[in-house]
Amino acid sequence: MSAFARSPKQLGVLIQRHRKQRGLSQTELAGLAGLRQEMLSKLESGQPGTRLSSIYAVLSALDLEMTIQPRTKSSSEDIADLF
Amino acid sequence: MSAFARSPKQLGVLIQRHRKQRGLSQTELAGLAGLRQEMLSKLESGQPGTRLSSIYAVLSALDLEMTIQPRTKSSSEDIADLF
DNA sequence: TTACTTTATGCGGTTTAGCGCATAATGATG
DNA sequence: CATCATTATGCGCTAAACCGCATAAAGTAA
Repeated sequence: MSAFARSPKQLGVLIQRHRKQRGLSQTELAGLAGLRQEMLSKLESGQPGTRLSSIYAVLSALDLEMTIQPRTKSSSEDIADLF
Repeated sequence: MSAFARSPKQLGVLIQRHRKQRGLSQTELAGLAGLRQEMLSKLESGQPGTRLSSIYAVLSALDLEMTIQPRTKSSSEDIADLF
């Protein structure tokens, strides 16, 4: 159920995935998060400079949450997440 | 083992906790992450504008990683994390 | 207390996110 | 093909992160 976001790129892909699962366009999600469509486009493509507040705005709009933990080698979850 | 970071504040506290567990000063960790001590101070205090790249720099310097998942009600993990 | 380390705060200057708007790809559908 | 929705890119602008340095504040130990 949880997916690693080890880079801005991966985080962007995850957000995009969850957005599409909800059938939202970038414009719609941006509206919910108080951002703009252009921003979401950059965020999903892995813009490293995106501000933490923007990340959280999108996460809460998608009902997602973030956890922090010690880096793992490569769990089964990890491998499964590649597909 | 994993801890929720539902806000910039919580994320800052978590980073601070892991930094101290490693016996690092803000200056030392900042050096490892390619940032400055002043930045870490603000990051740990929950500055919402901190950039994603800075977050990742600190996480990797502390050998931490981030995961994203659907928001949970309040799991046992969640409660345990409060202490 | 003093002396030292660590953390927080401030200022000027540079860089860049984000806004707002426009528009150019890209994609899907008929 | 044409049409429409969606996503990506660009420009000018403002606000703020971040730098670099300094220093104040807070903590620790003698």
